[in-house]
Amino acid sequence: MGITKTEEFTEQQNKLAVIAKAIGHPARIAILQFLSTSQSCICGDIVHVLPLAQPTVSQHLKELKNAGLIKGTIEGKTICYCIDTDGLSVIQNFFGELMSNVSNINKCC
Amino acid sequence: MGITKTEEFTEQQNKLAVIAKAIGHPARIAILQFLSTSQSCICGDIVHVLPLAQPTVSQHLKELKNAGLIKGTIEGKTICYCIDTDGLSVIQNFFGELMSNVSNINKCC
DNA sequence: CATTAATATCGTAATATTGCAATATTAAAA
DNA sequence: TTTTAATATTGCAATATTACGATATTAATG
Repeated sequence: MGITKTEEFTEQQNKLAVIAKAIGHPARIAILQFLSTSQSCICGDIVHVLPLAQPTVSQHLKELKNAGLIKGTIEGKTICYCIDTDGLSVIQNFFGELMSNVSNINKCC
Repeated sequence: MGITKTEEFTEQQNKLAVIAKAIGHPARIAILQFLSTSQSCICGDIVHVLPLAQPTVSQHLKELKNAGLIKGTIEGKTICYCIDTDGLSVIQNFFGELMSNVSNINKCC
């Protein structure tokens, strides 16, 4: 149906899924990489860096923001974007947990 | 268009996106959590644990496998699934990099 | 106030994803 | 060899995502 049975899963599972899904697009990976390696916050350059039209980039930024992965502060005519480490921590912790759980397990395959 | 402009991004960005996208669904998060906390590999129980029909679960497992996040070994009539730490490491490293990059930056927002 | 520049929103076409019933496949067990 | 149990594949309907042109919004600047 193309519709996810959200209500059948826990809130935590759904939240993690939203974050991971937000990361699950090459353009959004590129945005995160660009933001993380820029020497300061980025006010406006993002559109020129990506091979996509402005409305498309705006949409991707919205999704990253919605997932708590970036923050945007209005700075006059431009908007200043940077990585939101809070959102990033959530999944990083998730993976950390998975990894430490797995290492305690009697692997058979 | 619903079509991702894959060719405009690097191979690494596309690979990371495939992995993150695979994680970006609550059912697949649930599968990963279940596999990581089971005391041994799981041969068959996964379908009974999830609130989804068997073909749907099978599809989700396929996607996780395709992204390199789980491994499946045929064990007679059943299939033995477990987490593939290789795939997990790839994104974990990605987040680690983002995090360490960000911490070196002069934040302004 | 009119213009300009940066970004967001709307509308829409093309394509992808989700979920499941029906069916196929596979290997052990009877 | 037939049956049974576990899993995969197919086909399809419902819905979501991606991309972008056109247009709106917003705030600085002339």
